[in-house]
Amino acid sequence: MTPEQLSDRIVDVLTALTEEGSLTLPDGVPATVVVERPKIREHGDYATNVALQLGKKAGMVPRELAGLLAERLGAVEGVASVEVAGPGFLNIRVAAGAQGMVAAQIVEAGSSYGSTDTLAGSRFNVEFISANPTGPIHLGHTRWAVVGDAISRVLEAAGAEVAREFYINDRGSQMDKFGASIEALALGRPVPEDGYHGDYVADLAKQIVSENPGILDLPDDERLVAFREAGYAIQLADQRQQLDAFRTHFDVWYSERSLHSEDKVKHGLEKLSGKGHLFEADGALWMRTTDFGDDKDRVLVRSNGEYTYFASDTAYYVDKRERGFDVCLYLLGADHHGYVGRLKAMAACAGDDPDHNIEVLIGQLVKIMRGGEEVRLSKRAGTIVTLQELVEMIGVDALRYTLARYPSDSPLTLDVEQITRQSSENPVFYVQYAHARLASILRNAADLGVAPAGTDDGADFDPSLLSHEREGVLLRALAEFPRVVATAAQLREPHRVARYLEETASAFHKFYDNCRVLPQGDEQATDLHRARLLLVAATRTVLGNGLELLGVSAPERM
RNA sequence: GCCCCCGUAGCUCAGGGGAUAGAGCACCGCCCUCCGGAGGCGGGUGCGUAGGUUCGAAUCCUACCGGGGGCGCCA
Repeated sequence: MTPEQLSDRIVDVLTALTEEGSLTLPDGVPATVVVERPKIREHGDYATNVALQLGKKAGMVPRELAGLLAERLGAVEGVASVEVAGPGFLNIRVAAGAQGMVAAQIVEAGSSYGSTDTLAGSRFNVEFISANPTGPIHLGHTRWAVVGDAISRVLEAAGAEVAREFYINDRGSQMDKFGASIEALALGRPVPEDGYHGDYVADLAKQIVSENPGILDLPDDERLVAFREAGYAIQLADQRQQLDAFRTHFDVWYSERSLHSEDKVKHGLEKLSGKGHLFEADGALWMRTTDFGDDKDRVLVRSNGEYTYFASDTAYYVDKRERGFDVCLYLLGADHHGYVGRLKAMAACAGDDPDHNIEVLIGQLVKIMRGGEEVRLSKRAGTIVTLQELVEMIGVDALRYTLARYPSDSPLTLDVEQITRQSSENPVFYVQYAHARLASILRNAADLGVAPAGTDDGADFDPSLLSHEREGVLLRALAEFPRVVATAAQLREPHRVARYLEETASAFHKFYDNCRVLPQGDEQATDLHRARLLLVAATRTVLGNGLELLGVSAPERM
């Protein structure tokens, strides 16, 4: 019996009581009730606060309502006992048979276990990283590379359709500064003060000169463009390669330039002008974002006729919506939090619902400590901790997992030495080890010719055999997985999956420490061995599926 | 000045209004004739301060204190 099924049974009881007149609920019977796993064993397998929630509405003392519910609920099939506790909690124990069935259901569902349809029918555009193509992907991008990718995976598991999108900021003055910096180094001149100073710029200069022999002889203006474009191509390819190696794949790489070359900015502004929130002043075209709570109006077309960056953003948003996405998710760094108000207002100016069609998540900074000092993460400075360097130091799995297990809206401090030195104690290894151990048990079972109960060998599965306390804890943890994934998707918080996996791995280790799974020595395999093997298979499925949602590998051996 | 994020154990951090606030690291003990010890078990006077909301607050609201980030006809 899963918590969802228990919730349904409780709703059934409420409905029955209402219909027979012994309970009056002015707002009607709720569709679901809260069913949670209590932290304390004495509080049962599951607990619900439904009597506390509904007591006042029903005009009853919570404990009285709880007593009424307990009586009816105790008679439901699969429920072993119900107790009223404290101010009106219901502590419920589930029959071992009803609980053990979950193992069979999980193995049956396989890789689809954990998926739900809670977000079915909605189309998400998830935009993240969106770095300038003027340098390598670095730590600041890395957090979103992990979390944006994991959010996308979790949304898909909840039934949504998702496009991962990378917006290439390939237009504007940063590009020219980038080109000028490479050019200066190629000519042996000092890099401009506001240019790019990393070592990689000098490498780019050398590479471009050797691949384009005539480039130094071009006229000044053409030469700048040539360096800029060559650098752009190399950096973009490098970013794609680094992200690819990091298992972060995008469905769409969207060039800001294409917005302009295809007249999409013009189209976007035309579309908005019909909504009545654009106006002209001081020779510029403005959007009255203050109509929707922004602290000031925003310029779209400067008095010199040039589009602002905000105009590109607006057109880009309009384009996303025209491509059919219901929800446009923007994952931005903390330094962009000032954009939230104007982006939301912009969506409203476009006639959309700013609380539904556009969503902006702000990722707080990742601080990185090395040798007891903070490493500054500036693309302009030379001290860049790149994604490549991070992967070399920590490894893809440990880096992904470490960044995925914290909520992205809280600041994070990573100590390079600590991660490097203590990598074997990283929680990712705990979870991966559990998975490898499970895989090993199943291999050994196959060698012994023992198959999990309920599978093709014909041995029936008797779920009531899984009655050990540790088996119950593990089964309840496994039953929780779909709810965890759905919540992670709904809240855009994939770290919940990581925390859940750690808890489940722990439940497994404790089970394994107390319950013998395979027969020893010359012992014949019993139905209990086979039932436990099924539980092992179910646990492996859950850990594997969960790691997949985080983009972390689930090793068969370590 | 205005706006956003954060203050939880020695350290790094979990904890969507529920019962006795948790994990990892660090520190001290203990547990292998048999399924992977990268494991398990035991060890703790911690929610920045003060009010409020209610049956109940680490969680929601207000003020203050402390830390970080941001405010452009830049991109």
